[in-house]
Amino acid sequence: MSVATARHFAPKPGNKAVSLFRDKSQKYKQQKKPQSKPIPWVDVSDEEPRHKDDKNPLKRNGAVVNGQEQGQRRKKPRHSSNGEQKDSSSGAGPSSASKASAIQQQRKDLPIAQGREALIEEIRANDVTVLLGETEVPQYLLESGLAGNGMIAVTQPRRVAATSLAARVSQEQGTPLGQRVGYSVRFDEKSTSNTRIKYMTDGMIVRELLSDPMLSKYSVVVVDEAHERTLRTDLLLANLKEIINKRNEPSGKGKGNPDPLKIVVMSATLDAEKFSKFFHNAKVIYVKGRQHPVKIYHTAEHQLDYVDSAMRTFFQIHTDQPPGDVLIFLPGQEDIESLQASIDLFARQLPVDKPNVLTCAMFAAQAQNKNAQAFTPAPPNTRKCILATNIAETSITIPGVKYVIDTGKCKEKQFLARTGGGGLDTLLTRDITQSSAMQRTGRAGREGMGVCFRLYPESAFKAMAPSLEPEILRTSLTSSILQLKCLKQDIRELDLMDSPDDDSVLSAFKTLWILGALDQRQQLTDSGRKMAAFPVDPVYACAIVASAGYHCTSEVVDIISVISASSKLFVDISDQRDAVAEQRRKFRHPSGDHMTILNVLRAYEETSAGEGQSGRKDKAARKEWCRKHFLNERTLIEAQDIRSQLRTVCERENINWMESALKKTAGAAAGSVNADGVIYEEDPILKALGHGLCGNAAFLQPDGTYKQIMGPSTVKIHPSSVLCDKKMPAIIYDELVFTNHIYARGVSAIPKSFFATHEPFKQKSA
DNA sequence: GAGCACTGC
Repeated sequence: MSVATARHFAPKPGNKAVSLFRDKSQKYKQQKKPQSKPIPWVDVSDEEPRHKDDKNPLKRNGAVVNGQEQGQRRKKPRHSSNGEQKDSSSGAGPSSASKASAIQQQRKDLPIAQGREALIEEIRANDVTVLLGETEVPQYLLESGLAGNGMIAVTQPRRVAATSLAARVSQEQGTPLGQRVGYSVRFDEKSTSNTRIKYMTDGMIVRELLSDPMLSKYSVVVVDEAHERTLRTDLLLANLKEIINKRNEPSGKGKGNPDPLKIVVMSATLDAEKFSKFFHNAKVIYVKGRQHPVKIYHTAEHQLDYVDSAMRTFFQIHTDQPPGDVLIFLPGQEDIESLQASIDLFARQLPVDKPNVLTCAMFAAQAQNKNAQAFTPAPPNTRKCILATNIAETSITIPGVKYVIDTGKCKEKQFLARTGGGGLDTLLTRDITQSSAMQRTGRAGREGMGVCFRLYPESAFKAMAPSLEPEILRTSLTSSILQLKCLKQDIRELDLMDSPDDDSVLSAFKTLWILGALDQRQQLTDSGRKMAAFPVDPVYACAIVASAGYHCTSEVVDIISVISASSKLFVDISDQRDAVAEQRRKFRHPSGDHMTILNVLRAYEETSAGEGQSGRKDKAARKEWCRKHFLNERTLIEAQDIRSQLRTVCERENINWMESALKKTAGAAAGSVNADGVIYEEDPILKALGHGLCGNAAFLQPDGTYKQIMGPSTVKIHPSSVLCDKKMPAIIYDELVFTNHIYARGVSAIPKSFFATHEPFKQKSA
């Protein structure tokens, strides 16, 4: 280790930098001005081998193990007899604290190009194999004939990964996408009966479990990115463990294996042992990765203000380091915009002999075309500086990045269960995990040697949690428990890698009971079975089922389609706030956000309607209309996909989705939303929503805040709501999020009388 | 008076 000699960038004293930091934000309270003290760096990584995989930008990198190497048991995962394998499998890290370095050592043992045959042999010999590092395992399996006549499923947590990997592999195989190699994600499937490798989201294969509990179509299931431990990956792993017990007869009992299933779990290094243990000490194989080395620097001391530290680090890089773009990881939009303003300001004061600086911000709420600017190469003599949230950590790879600045912070939603039913999401800034830090570091080494500046000491890195808590421990379980009920499984009896807290389970059971999906004995009800058929949160599934009784399924399905879409409907453009507000007023409905959403959707569908046959013209008109009204068209298009899916389910469940509460007076243009002749009968719509959201309700108090009906909290209406600052006697809301306050988001007013007469509420709130 | 990132029959 050595203290690096990087000079620091000292802003001129007395300039205006201070005012750029918003002191209303708590984390800047102590902020005086950019410190003039240099940041001492400590070099901890002399030559870490990194993956290089240009062909596969979506895949996770190998780990940057943190320096020191201890002598650990080495295992050569080469050809070995079966007897030996059982032993050596537990040798992956026999209760060792510093298994990471052992793994690092072992990773070097099997460069995949030479180890391919060995790898196939290992998988052939074992029911379950845990594989570390990135490989082209699915192709090898196919080419080796190991899969027999069955299919190979490769699961991914994200749909972009599933579709793009399928595209790449089918190209390598020289076959059209959807033939030999296909994929299956929601709304989109490209596979045929000839398909041998199917890339799919983990949610999709969990869905297949409902109709095919033995996954009999597949002879190999490759669970990729297993270390991410999504809720669906965990449920899949639990079921896979059951399935191999049933499908794979132990040899020696004379029955043979007529239809065995192979499981390959692909994971990052840190979690290998846990996966191995879960599958009764399954074989672990380490694969050497291929990426350029990344030099890692930690700060010598804790940094009080990571935004300021990031700025000074950027200018240290800019003035001292050779060309190459810089990627800065920050927790959220507020920090990004503040830092961007500071960097832009100081960049204008640079000496003329220094290259220019071009900053781009990246975060999910930002308009897509603005996010896309990060991909445009910088002009000559310009260093690009990308300021990004976690969006650039896994889902997106930005070319040209040579330097990474890691603040070590992120924002994360965490669900706080309440036994009273419902719950609360927190969205707070917190420290990242070690695997996240490694992931961020890896972003510097994709095209060549890179450098990563971590704005925290090495001791802080070591103190970080190794990886994120599995999703099953930090998310609402209502949806999963309802699904499992349909499989006749009980989450408390399932053999999971991590079992959820009792609180979380009880809270979910109570919510499902309030919704009428389960009875007092926790048995699935008829309407619960209906709800489970809808691919939306049970709260909204309940509203759809209830809407039939109010004859307004058309509107309720429309609204829920938009709420369930993955991206936000309203685009934020910080520097056009007034224009945004003005456009938004056009859709505002006095009853609140739900009817406002309906207004937007209907208005969107009316644009360019009746303009003739040209579909292309309509498309362009809609796009322009969305831009003008600061709406995210992707959300609306996705909502339409979801809607057609929901309508299909309605048909299957004998709910007439065409029933509408929309009343038109004579002469009004059909469906025109804001025309005077059109009146929504919103009461039935809100009442139907109220059936689902009755646990998410609050009454106005004299001081203007709202008090939860079925919980202890005092809540405020989120500033993004059309009802913000309005005093409504009673409200329902989509969710509670705790940031600076407990905010209700997605809010509508509902008659207070609804709660007096609403049957489930009357009985169950008592 | 404010918005981490994913995903599904």
